[in-house]
Amino acid sequence: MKYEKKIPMRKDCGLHLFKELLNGKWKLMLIYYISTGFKRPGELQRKICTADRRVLANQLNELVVHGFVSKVIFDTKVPKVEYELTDLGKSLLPVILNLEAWGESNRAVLERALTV
Amino acid sequence: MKYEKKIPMRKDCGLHLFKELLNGKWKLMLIYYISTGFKRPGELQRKICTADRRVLANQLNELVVHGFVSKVIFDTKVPKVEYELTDLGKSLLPVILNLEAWGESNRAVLERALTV
DNA sequence: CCTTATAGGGATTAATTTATGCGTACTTGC
DNA sequence: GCAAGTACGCATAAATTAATCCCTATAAGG
Repeated sequence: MKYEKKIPMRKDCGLHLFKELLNGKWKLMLIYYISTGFKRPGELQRKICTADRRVLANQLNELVVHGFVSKVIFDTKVPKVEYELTDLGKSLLPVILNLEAWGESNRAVLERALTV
Repeated sequence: MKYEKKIPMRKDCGLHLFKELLNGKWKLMLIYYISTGFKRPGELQRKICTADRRVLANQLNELVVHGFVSKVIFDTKVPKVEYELTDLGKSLLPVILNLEAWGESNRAVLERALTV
């Protein structure tokens, strides 16, 4: 059962489009890791081990529904699933790397800010 | 009274540093508008008129506390306040413009994604 | 047979963030 | 005096997001 929003979404600028779709706690990280070759749910979960399995699964599902990631289900005896980035997902990589670079290059001051 | 987090903050990568500090609904927009010359609380509120005054004030206060914005209080008869970007706030502008550009250049597909 | 691994999910609670109700205080202009 | 403008803030409710509880099912390895 999908959660129905009560307050309308904001689509008035690119910042809000980004936020409405990619605000999830692990979404950008998932896209990044998928881009670096971690494609299977189990792999991703081990990579992001502080996140609960179901939270990651929910975020991955949303990424699929919104068209950032596609899900490939293999018809093998033992269940096997792989995620891969769509073109839309790939278009996000430069943005993610930019965000990551900003954060890392300001790490010292940002960590101090977090303690205030 | 500041809200005390019960779940520890994630500082493990630049993406999380960014998110912990700038996840607020209007924060990036406020930084952007301040950079374009809208410096006073009233101006900003009229510019972002769908947001409640108190919500904007809270987000501005956090931006000040975290060092993205500084607040100048003029000692005039009629209250007058101006915000301006710190160096840290300015360092964020390219990132914001990058996000905004990504969102706008993918607007069509993103708006469709929001309806799913 | 039992453990570990694969992958999944509905229902509920907890945590966090945003919105709102109801105030303060001062000044200018009519 | 009163309305409108400047700016601010506590306390609470509502909305949203994340975390957790308790499950299913199959296969391989020992």
